[in-house]
Amino acid sequence: MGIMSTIRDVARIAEVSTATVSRVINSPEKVSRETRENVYQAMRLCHYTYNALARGFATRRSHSIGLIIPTITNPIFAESTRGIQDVADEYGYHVIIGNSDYQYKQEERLVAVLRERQVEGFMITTTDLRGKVISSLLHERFPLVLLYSTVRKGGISAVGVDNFKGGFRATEHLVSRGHRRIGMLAGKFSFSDRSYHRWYGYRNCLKKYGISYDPQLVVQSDYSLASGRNGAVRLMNLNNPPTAIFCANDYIALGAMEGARQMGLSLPDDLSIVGFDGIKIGSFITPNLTTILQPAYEMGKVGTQVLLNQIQQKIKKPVHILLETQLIERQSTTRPKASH
Amino acid sequence: MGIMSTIRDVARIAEVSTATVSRVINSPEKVSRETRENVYQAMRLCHYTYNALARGFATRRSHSIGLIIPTITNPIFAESTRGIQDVADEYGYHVIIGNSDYQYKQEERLVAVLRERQVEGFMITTTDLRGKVISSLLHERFPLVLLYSTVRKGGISAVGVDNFKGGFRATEHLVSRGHRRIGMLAGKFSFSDRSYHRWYGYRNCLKKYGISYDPQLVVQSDYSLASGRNGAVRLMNLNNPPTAIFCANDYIALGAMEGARQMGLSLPDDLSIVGFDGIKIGSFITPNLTTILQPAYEMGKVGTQVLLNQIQQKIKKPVHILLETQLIERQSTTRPKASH
DNA sequence: AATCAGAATGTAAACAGTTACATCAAGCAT
DNA sequence: ATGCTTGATGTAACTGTTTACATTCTGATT
Repeated sequence: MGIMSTIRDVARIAEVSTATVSRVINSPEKVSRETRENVYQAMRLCHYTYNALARGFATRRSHSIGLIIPTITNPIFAESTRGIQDVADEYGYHVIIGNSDYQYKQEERLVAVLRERQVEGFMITTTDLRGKVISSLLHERFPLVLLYSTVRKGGISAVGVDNFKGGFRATEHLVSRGHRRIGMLAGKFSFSDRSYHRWYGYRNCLKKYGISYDPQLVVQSDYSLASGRNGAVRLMNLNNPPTAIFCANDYIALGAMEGARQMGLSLPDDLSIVGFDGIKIGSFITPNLTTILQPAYEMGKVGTQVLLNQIQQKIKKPVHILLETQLIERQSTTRPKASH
Repeated sequence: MGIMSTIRDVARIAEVSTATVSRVINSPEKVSRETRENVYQAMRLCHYTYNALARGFATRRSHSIGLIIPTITNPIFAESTRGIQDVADEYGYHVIIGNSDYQYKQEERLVAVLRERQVEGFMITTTDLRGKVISSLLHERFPLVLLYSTVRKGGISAVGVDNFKGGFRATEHLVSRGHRRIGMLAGKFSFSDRSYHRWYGYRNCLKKYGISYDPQLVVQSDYSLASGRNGAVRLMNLNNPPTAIFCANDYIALGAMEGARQMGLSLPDDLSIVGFDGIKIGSFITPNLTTILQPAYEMGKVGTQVLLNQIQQKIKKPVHILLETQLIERQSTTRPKASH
């Protein structure tokens, strides 16, 4: 390491001004061929490396964006994060990740430290839409896009999937297989609008097909393998258990499968299961998981494009994008036993 | 957004010098109680936010570290990344992630751009140990720790697990269950020392128990679900197929399970499978995956502590840390059919 | 009364780039 | 010859902090 050489060293060696060196770096076409070559040569000579931090300081643009997610260890967020990183990278931006662990206090803290670090915008999968974090960023007109969200209120940009439609189609798929008694392992409504919309789609589908809604069949829990297992056990121990379960995400679904199996049920004959997310592993377990695919990587990409446009003020109006989900029919869903 | 207020604004309002404001921020005990209060008040008045970028520029410390991994979408890397982020966060550092996709060219490019961004050190899970990237960082004495690695040569710090021992124990477990014909789905040796060591443990274990090594039973492929599936199919189609397979990571193992099942084999009776990594999902599939647990989160934490110490020059000598793996016996391994 | 230590605060340069503006020479039209 | 345009380059101020050093003040010690 030791002392780094600067633009001034280069300038001295090439016998030009620092402005010229800067021009060679940022807009080489503005410099005559001869000087340009000299400058390049000088750079090599003193092992010059560009200091992007100093550039950021001088131009007051950090070329970084802040990303707040529940946790990078959930594959669905890892997937969208990858999309974000890929687009950011392409535009010369980098991403600083903060893990909130679904805790609003953390979210608040992370936004504060990332702002000190001068991120130019935020990409947030929020834990609490009504919290001050979002509204105050909004109020300052700080570039912001919500991911995995579908809010349309008050000038927030958001990109997400149509959770209502997804929940509806998952349920409809089960109905079309002949199920009438359909349970749901839902996420906690308090977390976000996602959980609620998926449930609402489920409920509406039941109504459409004249199936009465039984609150006993709905369990709210968090998005984890363990609570999927517990939830399934609870539902299948009812006097009149469901023949199929729609799970609010794939982790819950995998947990539910395991729970059902531990009770000695055979899948999918004794119980059909649909998930939500479309994580890769779903197609590698037995029976393969039928699920609603969320284009997570795509969502990350699109969201970042929106944010970057907003940062460059190419767009001023908030943007709402709903990506299409897709029903992936695999082996975890079949006709209910009775109607076999 | 608009114009941000600076330390000078605060100084003007509080009628002190900028040095004093700086002191209030960085070492409040050096400032009299009265002035301190005034300064805090002034900060509130003009909605001052600290500019960490400017601090980084002035002190020539970016308070950031670079992390290069194959891809954040692999849960094992997500897990260690989380460990890294948690420790970094604790020490006021942030992490910039680069995904190499197991491509050396990418790795090279990423190191270059992160250096421009003035990261203070690197955490790398490298694709090619012999590449110039590592050696030139080393040569410059640039802070660097290798993750998931166990090299001991030439002054590199590394933290990893004992892949040899892990491979040995996985194999020994199968032998102890009565298996004599044991296949291996190994990673590509060219990628890193990990793949090689796991295989070497496998081979040594066979030797110890007087089982001859059959190269037909070893397939090298990449660390993916799909190649696990293909590999298993290939092995089980041999004239004299194995009764057990040791897989170089859990993804390969899951893929192998799926492949075996597609061939109509029943698990674990027709085929025992051991994985390597200990990803969470392994305990939620049927049969539960027997595996060698790598403490990925822990590895991230420890590695970051080493790196941060190195950055602060608390340690000068390279450090080599080997964390213990752990055999998790679950249901995917049993006695071979013949000896039932 | 003179000296000194120590605490509190101020002064101003430094960090490594960018950029508005100025300068200069060459080429060209008048 | 004069003025005008254009392209290439230089000058120097600016970005928001930190920090070595200087200054001022207070109170204790001689």
